[in-house]
Amino acid sequence: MIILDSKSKEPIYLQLKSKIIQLIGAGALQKNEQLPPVRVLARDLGVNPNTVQRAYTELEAQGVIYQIVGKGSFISDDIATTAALKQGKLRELKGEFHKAGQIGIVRSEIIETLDQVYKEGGIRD
Amino acid sequence: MIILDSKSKEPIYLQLKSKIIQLIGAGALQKNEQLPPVRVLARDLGVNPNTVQRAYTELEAQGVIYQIVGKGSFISDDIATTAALKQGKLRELKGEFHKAGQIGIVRSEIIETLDQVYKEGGIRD
Amino acid sequence: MIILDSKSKEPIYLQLKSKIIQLIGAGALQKNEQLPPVRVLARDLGVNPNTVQRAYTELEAQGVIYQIVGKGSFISDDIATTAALKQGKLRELKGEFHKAGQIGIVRSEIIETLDQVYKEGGIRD
Amino acid sequence: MIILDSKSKEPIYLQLKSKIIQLIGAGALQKNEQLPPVRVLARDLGVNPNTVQRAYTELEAQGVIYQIVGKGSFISDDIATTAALKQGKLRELKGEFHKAGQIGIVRSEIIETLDQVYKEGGIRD
DNA sequence: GTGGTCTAGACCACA
DNA sequence: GTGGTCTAGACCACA
Repeated sequence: MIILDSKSKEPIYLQLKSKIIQLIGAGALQKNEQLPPVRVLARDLGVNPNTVQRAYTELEAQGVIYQIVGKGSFISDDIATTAALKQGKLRELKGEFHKAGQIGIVRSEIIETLDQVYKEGGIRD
Repeated sequence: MIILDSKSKEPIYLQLKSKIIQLIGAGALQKNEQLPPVRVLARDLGVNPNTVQRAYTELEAQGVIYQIVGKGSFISDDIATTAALKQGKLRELKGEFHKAGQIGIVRSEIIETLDQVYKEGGIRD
Repeated sequence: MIILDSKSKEPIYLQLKSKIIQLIGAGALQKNEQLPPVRVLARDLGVNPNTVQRAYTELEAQGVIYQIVGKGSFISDDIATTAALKQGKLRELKGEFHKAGQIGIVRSEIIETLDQVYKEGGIRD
Repeated sequence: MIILDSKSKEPIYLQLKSKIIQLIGAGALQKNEQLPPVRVLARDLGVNPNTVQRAYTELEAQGVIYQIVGKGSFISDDIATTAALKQGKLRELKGEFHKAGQIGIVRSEIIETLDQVYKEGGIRD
């Protein structure tokens, strides 16, 4: 279900974090659902357990999942978390738009790019 | 005119590259205008000359500036470069939009953020 | 396997880049094969790690190799890269031929020199 | 008659040397013909007199021209010089062919490139 | 004075 | 252990 790009410049642990967040966003991972144990997921993905552990730890720090010693890791049921993630992403986009404006990209060009992803990609409005 | 954030996770030489590109985009640096010499800018910014040199060298490789030994560094007058920079930025935004969609951000939220920057910021349409 | 000429006017990092490209062309380095780590190669060649790093970084920018932090540097398996390298070399040769023509070297002299390398050197036609 | 590219990576003094050699090869400068004085040529070309002087000095060292104090600089009438220049260029080409072969360029590709310059460019065979 | 290369070393993030 | 960035300096070619 999760495919990582070992040749990517994006660190493995960040890729893994993104994938899990995406799976939650897509509804593939439900609230309070249990995640695979660190060692199992590490074996399945062919990466070092430390790398998976790091992703889980950071996701917990962000409130996306919670870990219970001896029981496992679970998707958080905290609604505020999702909102916080979205806010963070929007803040990031804001910075990008600012830079785009400074190098002469106009609003319509950005809208066009946006629609290439959202309309043609079939993402809900 | 240029302020770098030494605490940022973004490398100094990349910050510097972005700033120079922005200054060009904003019209603060004109075509064929001479840039500060490597050593001068390094001293002014409080960084090592090698770091400035790296930024300049990469900008030259991208066609943004050109360097002449014994004479100095100058803003490129190549029109194709500007277009390439904009294309690159739009490609980057496309990836960001994709991720945004995956974590549940809807189109209207992005438009809203965009307008906060472009309309309220007074950037030309 | 790699010998650098520290007395040459050609910068060390460029010599190193050429050598690696040649080793790939000669089949001594296979696709996805791991290159020596920066520090190891630097020590073996008796040069500074920064110099090797520069060669590797530029080769990566050209698509000849790819680097993964924490894992190592590897020969690229991108086919387009080989074609690009050959195109670049042919363009360089074109410039050389132009200069040769201007100082009075005739076509047959160049062919003769070419055959000294290709026929007597046993390079495939 | 001589146009230099101030933005080129090739040093001005080397460009100037090449141009003079080319003019000789093309017959535009005859044996024993007087060259413009250093300061005159420097002014005409918009470069520093030191730069022209350096070109003249190196050309004299190569036997291409000779300088007589108080009288001026003249094209050499030494036949051996022309031959030496051609030999040097051919030796350089030999090295290039070797590298070309190592990265997989075949003989016919080089011939094709050669003919693009010599046949289509109308250079004498 | 200008850019170009290089050494010797340090500290960091990542796997 | 691996690559990535950076400092502090040096020496060079060129204009």
